[in-house]
Order: sequence, then structure tokens, then C-alpha cells
Amino acid sequence: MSHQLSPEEISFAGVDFLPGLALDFVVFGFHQSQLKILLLEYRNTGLFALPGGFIRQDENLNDAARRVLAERTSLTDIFLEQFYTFGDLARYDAAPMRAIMEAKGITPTEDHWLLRRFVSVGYYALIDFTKAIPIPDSLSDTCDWYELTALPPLIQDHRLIVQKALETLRADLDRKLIGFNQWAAPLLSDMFTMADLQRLYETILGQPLRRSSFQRKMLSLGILERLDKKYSGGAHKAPYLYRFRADTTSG
Amino acid sequence: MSHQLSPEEISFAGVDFLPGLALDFVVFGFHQSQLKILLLEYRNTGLFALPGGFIRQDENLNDAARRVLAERTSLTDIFLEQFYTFGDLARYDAAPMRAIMEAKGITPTEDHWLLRRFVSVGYYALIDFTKAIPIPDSLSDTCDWYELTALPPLIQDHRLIVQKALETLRADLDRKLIGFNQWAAPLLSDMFTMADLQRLYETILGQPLRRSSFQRKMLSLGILERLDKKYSGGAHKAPYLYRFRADTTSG
DNA sequence: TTATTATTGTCGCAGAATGAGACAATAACT
DNA sequence: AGTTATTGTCTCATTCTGCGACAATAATAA
Repeated sequence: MSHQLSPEEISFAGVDFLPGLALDFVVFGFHQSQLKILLLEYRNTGLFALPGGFIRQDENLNDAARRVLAERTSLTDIFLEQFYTFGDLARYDAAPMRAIMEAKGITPTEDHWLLRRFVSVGYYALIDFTKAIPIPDSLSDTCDWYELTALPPLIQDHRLIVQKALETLRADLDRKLIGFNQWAAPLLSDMFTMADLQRLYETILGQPLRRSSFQRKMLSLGILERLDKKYSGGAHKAPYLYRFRADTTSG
Repeated sequence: MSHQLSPEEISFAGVDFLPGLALDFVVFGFHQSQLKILLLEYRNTGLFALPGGFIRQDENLNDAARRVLAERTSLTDIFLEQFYTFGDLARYDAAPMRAIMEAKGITPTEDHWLLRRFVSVGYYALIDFTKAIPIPDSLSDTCDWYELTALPPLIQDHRLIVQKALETLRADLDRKLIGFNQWAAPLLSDMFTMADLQRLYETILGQPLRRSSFQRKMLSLGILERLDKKYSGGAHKAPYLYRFRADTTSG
């Protein structure tokens, strides 16, 4: 867990927060045929972690997730989905968090609330890589994008959380294909070519897809709207641009 | 939330438990072409609730789920899967729980831990209807099976939890068809006819399936082992009995 | 102007999967 | 022996998918 907290809030304990419960986010972005996620790097420790936060006493769980993620990415109206809750004892090891706090100049008491056991609700989000403005929290000095295929070592069980998020994303890609416009749209810009869309699918699924079958499938779903051609300057036929259809009353 | 607690534990507060966090179970059983779930009825209140429990301080979340469910059904080796975590404020309304406790003869203080806000991790389980022995907890007088299509009014957001569990079960039925032996097996007896299996599928999915297509599909998956015929005494051809194959190293 | 090149949109065909029905086989009963 | 209800399997049409082919076409090179 990491947190969007001021030093005061960290020292004076999370009385406003639900105790023992945290949120962790796997924020997916897509750029140059690579899936990336947001990670925090803690100051002077070389430790990386998923962005996270806590739930206020008077706040719905999912609202808290939306709030924290907005604080982190400066984006609202984010595609956000809860996927699993992690509650192993093994995930709770006070040592790294203590190191982080001490590196920050805080000497926590033995039973400081941040050092106790946390159960964490995992969310994954899909956001527009170009629009998000990562914001580090008060314990970390950077909040940046990292390629999913080359992640640095993560604290606690965050590797597992990423793994599970990816599995869920893949399963949802199949299951929720209809209504996808509401869905993977944030991972692409407003208009895109069929090749762009295919690259996104291939990257998420981690396997190549047949070009002709993919195109046939996507067109048959009726969720795409064909726009003008895109003259990219390459020495070849210009592809059409597409957009997800707005009217999605039915598939 | 309900609980497998002695009156002492209820009065003397859950210091051994993680605060503010509960477990709720949607326990599916199958009997006579009907999906059923376990519900508790609270003494003298007419209130029904999902079985639930709490997590010990020194216990993994999923282990707690297994323990509580075993306490409730007297079954171990249960198919159990976490599906969602419910954390709306609206789900927390102290009045019904206070009524339950008072009906039980306990007069809780205003800030009794059982009356505070809870976030609840939802699990669903598939168990053999004939093998489970429902056990009421100390606050309720009955723990029994109720047909999914005719549930009594449930407290808090338990209706929503059931709904979400069913959705997850349906989605998983498609997704996890391979390896199904480890899976829906508990809902059927050890040996079953193809018609039995089809009825199970139809009941879970809530829609009829074509008999020939279903049989072809199931046989083609190679997960069934054909046994002797079953002479049921009916005036018709005797169906084969099947069993899920034990060797499931690969699909 | 005319080739060349890379990429795109679409078509065709084979094979697999699925929907829908038909039919013989067969326990038990009349 | 005839009837009845149910089962296992087959067939045929339809749809879906894998896989390749091919013409169309922007930009570049000759």
C-alpha cells in the first residue's frame, strides 16, 4: 500500500480511515504497442509499489477508489473495476514500510497504523496514457509508467496483484467484448486504425492474432464507426480511421 | 454479516478479529433441479441473512473463509471462490443488527463493534446438497436451504451479494469449463446421468439448452468417464452414468 | 510517368463448431 | 407383442474461424 497523504496524516494516524483496509491500483496505459502500469518509487529506497490509498469512514468503497485514483492520475470518469481482495498475512511485512518512512524522516512507533496488517482491495483501471498526469504521493518521489514486461521488483505481494489484474483484464476482454466502447476506449486515442486496435488486443492477450479474422470480427460486432482515411505518409494504402460508436443501447 | 460466535465473543468484542471486515457466503447447493443457497433466520425477527464470519488477526483471508464455511457446513475441501468485496455505506444499518441482538437478549452499547460499519468480502461456494449439515450460529435459530428463485427478504445488501455471486458463477461456468471436474462436481452426486448434468447447467444459466448439442459438447471435452447404465425403473431406455475423470493433468 | 514497396480491405475456401431436427435403440409397462 | 418415454447418435444446414490470396492504393524511387 502507498498513499496520497500529507506527513501530518501519516504521523497522526488514520482515524478518518477504515483501519486495516487499503486499496491498490493496477493502472493500465497503452503506448507504442506496450502495456504499461503506474508505479511509485519510494525515496532513497529503490522500492517500487503500486499506487494505493485508504477508505474514509464516511465513503463508499468504490467511491474511495475513484477518489484516490483521481488524486493519482488527475483523471475523472475513469474505467475502474474491482477485481480481487488480497488478505494473506505474508503480504504484511513491516520492514519495508518502516524503511520507507525512515527514509522520509519519520520514525514510526512499533505499532504505527501503517505498519500493521492490511487487507487490500485490488482495482484495475484503463486510462489514456497521454492524458494521465502521474502524481507522486508524499512518501514517494516518482510516479511513472513502467512496461508490464519489464517491471522493477515490487514490494510485498504487488507482483501477484499485477498478475491477477492482468488475468482479469484478459478474461474481461473476451467476456465484455460487447459494450467495449465504454471499455478499452481509454487505452486508445479517440480515433484509431484497425491495426492500432489489433495491436492493443495482441498486447493485452499476449499473443498474435490473424489480421483478416480480427478485422472481420471487429466489423461484424457493429461497435465501430468508420471515418475518413488516415494518410500517414507511408508508402502504402491509407487505412481507415475508426471510432467506437456512441449509441450502445444494444449490441 | 452473521457469525459463528459464542455470546461471550459477541459481548466482549472482536479483539481477535480484524475490525470492520467481514465475510459473507453464498453457498450454492443443487437439488431437484433447483439451485439453493444457505440462509440464516434470526431468532424472533423474521430477518434472513447470508452466513458470514470474521477474520482472525493471525489468519489469511482465504483461510478464514475456509474455516468459517467449514464451521457452517461441516464440510472441508469445499470449492470456494472469492468474487467481490462490498463496501457501500448504505449496507451498514445498525438497526436490524441491534434488533437481532436484542431479540437474543443482548443490549449492545451504542458503539458496539457489531453495529459499526463493515466491509464484507463475498465468497461463493459449491457444495453437495446431501452432504452439508447446516449449523445455525449463536444469533440465529435456523440455517437452511432456500430456493434461489424464492428467497425471503434479506437484510442489508445481501440480495445484491447473491445477485453478484450468481453472475460470477454463470461467467465462471463458461470460462472454466475445462477443469470443471474440480468444480461443479460438488453440486452433483458422484455419478450422474447426462440429463442430470444438463439440468444443472440449465438451472445455473437460467435457460434451456439443446439436448444433442449439450451431449456432444460434454463428450467432446473429454472430462467425463462413462460408467454402467442406470436402470431407473422408468419405461424407457436406461441412460449411462458418468463421472468426472480423475486425471486432469491437462484439458 | 512509370515501376516499386508496404500495407490495407476484402474475398474465398476448408475445417470446426453449433443449431435443429430425425431416428433407431431400449427399459419398463400394458 | 405393442406402447411409451427417454436416450445415444447421426445428419444437414448454418455459422464461425484459420489461413491464405489478391487487388487497391499511398508514398517513394527510377
